[in-house]
Order: sequence, then structure tokens, then C-alpha cells
Amino acid sequence: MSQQPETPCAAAQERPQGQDFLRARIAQDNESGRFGGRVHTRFPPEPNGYLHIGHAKSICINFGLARDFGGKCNLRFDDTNPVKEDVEYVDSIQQDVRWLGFEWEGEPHYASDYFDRLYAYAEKLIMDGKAYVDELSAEEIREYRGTLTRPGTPSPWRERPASESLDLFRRMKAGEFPDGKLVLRAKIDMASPNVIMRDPTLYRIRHADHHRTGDKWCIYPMYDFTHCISDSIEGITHSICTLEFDNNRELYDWMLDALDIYHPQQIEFARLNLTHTLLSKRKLIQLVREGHVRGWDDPRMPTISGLRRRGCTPEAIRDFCSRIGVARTADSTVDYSLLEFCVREHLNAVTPRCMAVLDPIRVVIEDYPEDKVEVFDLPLHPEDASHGSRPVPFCRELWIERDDFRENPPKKYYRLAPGAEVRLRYAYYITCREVIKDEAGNVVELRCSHDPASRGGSSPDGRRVKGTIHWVSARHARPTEVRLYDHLFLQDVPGVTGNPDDEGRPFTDFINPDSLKIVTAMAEPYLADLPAGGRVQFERLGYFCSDPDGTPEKPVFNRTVTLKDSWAKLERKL
RNA sequence: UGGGGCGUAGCCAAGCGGUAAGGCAACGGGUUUUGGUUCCGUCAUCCGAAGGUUCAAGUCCUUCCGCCCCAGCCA
Repeated sequence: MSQQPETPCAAAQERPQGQDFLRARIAQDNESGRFGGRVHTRFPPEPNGYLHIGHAKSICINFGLARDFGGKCNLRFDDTNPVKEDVEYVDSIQQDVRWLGFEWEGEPHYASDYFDRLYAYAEKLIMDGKAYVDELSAEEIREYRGTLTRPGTPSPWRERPASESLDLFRRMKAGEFPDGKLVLRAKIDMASPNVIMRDPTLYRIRHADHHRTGDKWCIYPMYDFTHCISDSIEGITHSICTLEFDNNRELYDWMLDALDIYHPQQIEFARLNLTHTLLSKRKLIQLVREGHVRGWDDPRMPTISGLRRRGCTPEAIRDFCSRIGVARTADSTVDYSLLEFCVREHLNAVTPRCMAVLDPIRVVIEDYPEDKVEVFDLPLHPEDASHGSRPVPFCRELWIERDDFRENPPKKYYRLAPGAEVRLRYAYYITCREVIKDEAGNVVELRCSHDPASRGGSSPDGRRVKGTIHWVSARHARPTEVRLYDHLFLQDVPGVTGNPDDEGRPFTDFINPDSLKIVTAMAEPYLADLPAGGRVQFERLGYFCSDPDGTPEKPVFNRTVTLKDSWAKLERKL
């Protein structure tokens, strides 16, 4: 493995990756000196949507490879289809790649930067008799292409003189024809068993403004023509893409051979699928446009911006990408719980602890002085003193979690119940003396007593109090909006329910109606001052992230992920 | 159905002829002022199936089965 490049890929440091098939192949190329020991990858999104966690996998692979082999990685926008693309997307993509912790080599590249050169290559192909202008309509081209089992039929224009094609192509460029009138096609093999090789379209007419080249062009090159040449121009060594481009590799190679220019190696890997969500740009854009979510950065979205707003860290996402590995296993679907594990693991290490009550019930400590207020200085992280501490007020009236009290406690329940003693975290032991209900029979208040000797949360007599619950001083509590998220889809694979009646229904029918639940929580004062984006653990509940929608008067928190809850699991089994 | 790709545990995934890594999930237990964390332990006599080669096969050969991709003037 070569180290010591002139410009090592600036990329987030990670623990060393295992030897996956990509690294093995690159190591092999390095040994044989195939690319002079160079490693130069690229991440080539089309700016037609926001990046999602599937892109994160590709980003980690491409930038990670460059980092590990002392190479470089470009960012290149594959912007050959002006009607789908927008600067909004190029901006968000750059932001997301950087947020993930990677920096590309030099300036971002754009396929549109190569339009002139691409055009020149197209003319060369025509002059070499390897491309022709076709006058067949789109429908006719489809018919002439044949089927998977039947070979195609040559277009009547296939053997027209190069000079005629060249003239037509130049007039296409000059804007003499309307959209769809003519296309430039490669002359390959209409009988190829690989349908992609049956004279693929290279250029189409599109009288549309491009987000970068404006109205300079009215013909735009297709992916298969553009991508290989762009790779070649940039000196890419390993052009890594997803498995569905496997069929396209033959054309990738044909084109570079036909043009006789520098030839990178395309290698495919399996794209990421995640349970309970969708990783298709087309469907994600639909969720946004039809208002099923609040936007691309809705915390329920699997987009990088959604995950960021949700409170996920770039470290967690990179760790996830490293743990899922890279292989060619077609159609693999990673369990969402692995992502949650990575998020919890990182957040557990770096996040300060606070207390908030999501579903409050009032507690009055009858034997605690009416006007007394104590301010405890509590650690922000019980296992990492470097986080420091924060002041937490305590008084006679408190909020505790409704779920932390049971009038008729099940077996093994060791929280609050009539007559039972429980520890208020870092404060006192309290015992429930009386349960107050409203006319409807709902518990509205608990009257408790406390043991003054247990101040701080332990008693001199050393008696065991098994339950510890969190609390917030009612007099000091800050009402806070908390957004609780659940999977966007309940099924592992959205839409696949096992019910035959469900087949053919649109995927939006399967959106989890309870994927967002909003509650007003009672938070300790410290939380009200957390800046947007601030991450914190609400003790015993989960990890939360301050949302930009919040104001000083009404903070807003997103639940990133819950803590594991082995009691809930136990109770389910009882 | 033509071509291409892929099948190792519930989910990812190592394995490259010498006797099935690791992670997630799950399950059991210890520690614990978060039923969190952490720690210990369990979890494939078997690698899509069947034959064959070999002293030895997840790895080689044959046949079969299943899933995915390709018939855009999308990428």
C-alpha cells in the first residue's frame, strides 16, 4: 500500500478498514503497477435531489479508498440532464459531503465543464463511423431495439454517410431541430445480447436551460457517453459505482476503446438498502413533494440532512458504513437496528446528560418545606467528568414520568407505586403515600414523603432502593416541544406486507401514520439554553437534538433514538 | 425467455482446497444512583439444492433452484 502522496485525500480518520474486495483489487492494481500505483476515485452524484445514507456508503467508500491508499477523490456533479437538476442540490450535496467529514480534491468538477470536449469526442466518433444521427422517433427506436429475447433491427439511418451525420449533428447543436427530432447514436451491435449495446443514444435534443451552462446548449450528452469520458479526463483510476451499472460496463469500456483514450476501471458494489425506509431518490422526492414529510431534512428522512437534523453524528454514519462492509451481494438489506446501534454508541460517549419528563404527572413531597429550593450541582456525564456539571433546582413539587408510577405494579416493577420507595435521581428517596385522581379516575397527582437523610440519592443506612427515576422541578420546569419519531414505514421493506391485496398499491399507502408524535415535555432549565443542533441525552429516555424551530420561549427537541429499554421488553413478555 | 450479477445464521459479512472470523439482533448472567453503559456467556456439525473430483470441498467441476439488474431521447 503506497503512502506518502503529494496531496493525500483529506478525509475523516477512521479505524483501519478490513480487506474488502475493492481494497483487494486496488492493492492488486498497485502491485502490478497498472495505474502507476495511483489511486484516484470520485463521488459522482447527479444534482437532482438530496443525498441519503446510500450515498453516504458510496462517499465513505470512494473517499475512504483514497484516504487508505494515499490517493485522491474528486467530487463530480453528473449534470447532463438539465430538466432534473438544480443548484439547490449542488449546494446541499457539497454541504452534506463536508458534514460527513470528507474533503474532495481541488474544486468540484462538473460533467457540464466537459460539454465542449464531449462534443468534440462525439464528432470524432461520427467521423470514425462509430456514431450516426438517427431520425427514428423515440417510439420507433424502442421498437427497433428488439426485446430481451429478440435481437434488434438496424435503423434505416444507421449506414448514412459520416458527412451527413456530422452535418445533422452540427445542426442539432445549432438548434435547428425541436426536442426529440434527432438523436446521436453509437453504432455498436443491434443484436447484442446486452441490450445496452444496441446502438445506445449518445446525445438528445433538449431546449432547456442548464443550471450552469444556461442556454449555451440545446443538445445534452447521455450518462453512458459522459461518465466514462469524464472519468478519463479526470484521470480516475477506479470508477466505483453500484451494481445496476454492471451491464453498462461493457459500454463504458467500448467507448473509451473507440475513442482510444485513458481507460479507468469501473468496479461495481451492492447499493445499500435499509429496513423501514426507502433509498430511492425518486420516491424520496415524492415524499417531499406530496407533503408526507416536512421536507428533505425532515428527521424521519434517510437523507443526510434529515439524519443531521435528527441528531445523528457524522461519526456514527461513517461507523455504520464501515460496519456494513462492501460486497457484491445483490439486494442486501441492512437492518435499521445497526444504524441505531452506531448512533447510540457514539452519542453515549459524547453526549451530556439532562433530565426531561415527556409525559408528566405531578408529585408533591408533603414533608418538604413549601418555600425551600435546593440547587444540586449535577454531573453532565456520570462516566466522564470532563463534561462538567450544571445546576438543577429541586423543590416540593415535581414532574415525573407517568410511566414511572403504577397503581397496581406488575411483578419486577421497581419504580413508584402506592407505598413503594424509589430514588429520585441524584436527589432523595421518596415514598408514595397517596394517589389523587380526577372524576374520571385518572391519576393526577401523587402525594409522597421523602427521606431527608437520602439527600444526593443514597442513604447512610445503606438500604437498597432498586428503582431510580428522573424528575424535573415543577416550579422551574421549561415547557418544551419534543418530537418523537418512529420508522417512516412499519414493514421491513415498505409495501411488502405479505398481504396479496396490498400488491400494486402505491408505497405512500404504507407510511407509518404514527411516525411523528409531538408532546410537550417538562425540561430542566439547562435544556432551554441549548443551541440548535445541540445533542443531549434525556436520562432514561434517549438521545435528543435541539431543533432550529425552537425559540428561547419554546425550545424544540427531536428524539434521535431511544435508549434500549429492557424493562419494556420484559413487560411485553409478562 | 437472451445477457449480466448474486445466494454463508433473523440482518450485514469474512472465508481464495486443510476442517465456518467479526458486527447487529436475540437470549442468559455479573456490575450499576440511567431497567442506560459496561462485562461475561449462548447463538451455522454447516455454507441455495443435488451429484462429482480429492486423503480433505463453503472454496474445484456438473446440473438444478431462487432472487436482482438490463428493452429511457434517466442516472
